[in-house]
Amino acid sequence: MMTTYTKAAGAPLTERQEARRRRILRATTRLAAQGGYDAVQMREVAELSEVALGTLYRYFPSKVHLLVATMYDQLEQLGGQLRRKPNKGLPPRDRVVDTLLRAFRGMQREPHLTEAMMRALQFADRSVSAEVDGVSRITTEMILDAIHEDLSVEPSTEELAVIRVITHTWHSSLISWLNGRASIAQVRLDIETVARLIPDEEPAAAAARAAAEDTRGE
Amino acid sequence: MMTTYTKAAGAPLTERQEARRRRILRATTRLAAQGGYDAVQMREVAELSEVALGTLYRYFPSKVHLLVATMYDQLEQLGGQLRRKPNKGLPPRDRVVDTLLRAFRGMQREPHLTEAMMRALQFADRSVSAEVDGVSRITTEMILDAIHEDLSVEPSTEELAVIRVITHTWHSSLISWLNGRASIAQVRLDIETVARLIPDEEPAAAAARAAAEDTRGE
DNA sequence: GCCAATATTGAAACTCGTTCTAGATTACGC
DNA sequence: GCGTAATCTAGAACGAGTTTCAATATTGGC
Repeated sequence: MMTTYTKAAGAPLTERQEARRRRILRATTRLAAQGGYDAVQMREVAELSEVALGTLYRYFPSKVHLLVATMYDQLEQLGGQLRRKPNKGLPPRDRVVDTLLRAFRGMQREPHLTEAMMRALQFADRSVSAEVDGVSRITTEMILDAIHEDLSVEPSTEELAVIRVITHTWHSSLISWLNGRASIAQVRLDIETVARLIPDEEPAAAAARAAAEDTRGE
Repeated sequence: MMTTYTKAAGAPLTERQEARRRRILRATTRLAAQGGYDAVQMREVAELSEVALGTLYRYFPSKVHLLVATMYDQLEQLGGQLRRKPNKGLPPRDRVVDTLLRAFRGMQREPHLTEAMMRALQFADRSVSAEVDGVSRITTEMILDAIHEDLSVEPSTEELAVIRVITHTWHSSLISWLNGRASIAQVRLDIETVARLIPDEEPAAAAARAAAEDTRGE
């Protein structure tokens, strides 16, 4: 769970292949951080990672796949960092806001990289579903971790819906900020606003209530 | 306000030019409805609308501009339709849900067209800010109309934040549905969930309270 | 170690968004 | 109406994502 776990384990990848894959992701991150989405040019990525263009396409079947995979990779690292600061003591809602704002601050440090990954994520079509779902899953886990101090509780349908809405808001308002259509303050306000959907009871009580609701709902 | 009002009135456009513009938008709509984003190819649009490629680019400086303009155009028509059904009697929250679900049903009828417009909207970068803002404005007005029976009230900052969050959710969950990553039921649930942010008081009372809050906040 | 299957390389080719050019055509002030 | 500036047309050309292919290298099974 904490070590590199390959997304779908389609092929076991030899050591050299794993190294190639990492070189590609590193090159992508570098180019994206410098010039954003447009600067990630497949020929450049291939050259920088010392891999033939055809090989690049064998590993990542499109530019969007490549950037979504990069996002997944970055999120795994970020996730580790965020988990290290448990921000206990706050009510769940504030913990979520705190987590998202901290992530946001991280992204402000690499706006081009963020832009490249977010544009790809939003532009992705069905052919990238699997990869996008991966990103979605890891994001959900991150928010879930922030809500529950106890990590073992099973999230309710209701809770998952709230988390989806939070994620939607998070992505869209990030895009607005990147495009200069929203200020940092506005992003923060939007996050605080959507976080109101999280009940402010004790996590345990909330879980219990949600579970009860789960039984009747559907 | 109800007649065709040109977005920025940059140039007054002669009659033939206005006709060209409409031909282009019509061709775009047609192609998009048939095959979605990928089927909207600039050469095809130019040919279908009987305009030279260079001219197409003079009217719409990129494919994304073109599709966002198409979305604006479609929204204007949709707005007229939605306004005709005032769905009175319901609390504001339900009116909003009702409006969005009705819009959603409209989009289900033309999934390819929806996909083309939404992908472009989400992919748009800063160079399309003005046009995206136009779409954003018309969407906000639509939701605002649904919240207030009285159209003349000035929206509060708080209310605008809620509307932004609703719009974010609306766009993102639509994309998820188009990409096959969310079911229709899930989109509906997400809309109902985010709508909980709308206070269920009388519109007048809500406005008053929001105004008061406005004074102290920010 | 050897063979067959698979992966990698390098380079050309193809597609579609976008730009550019040169020559008509149209709009408009006088 | 006339001349000029702006607009439009047809088509070539360019750029970046993607595909293809023959030649070469690596890997895994025996």
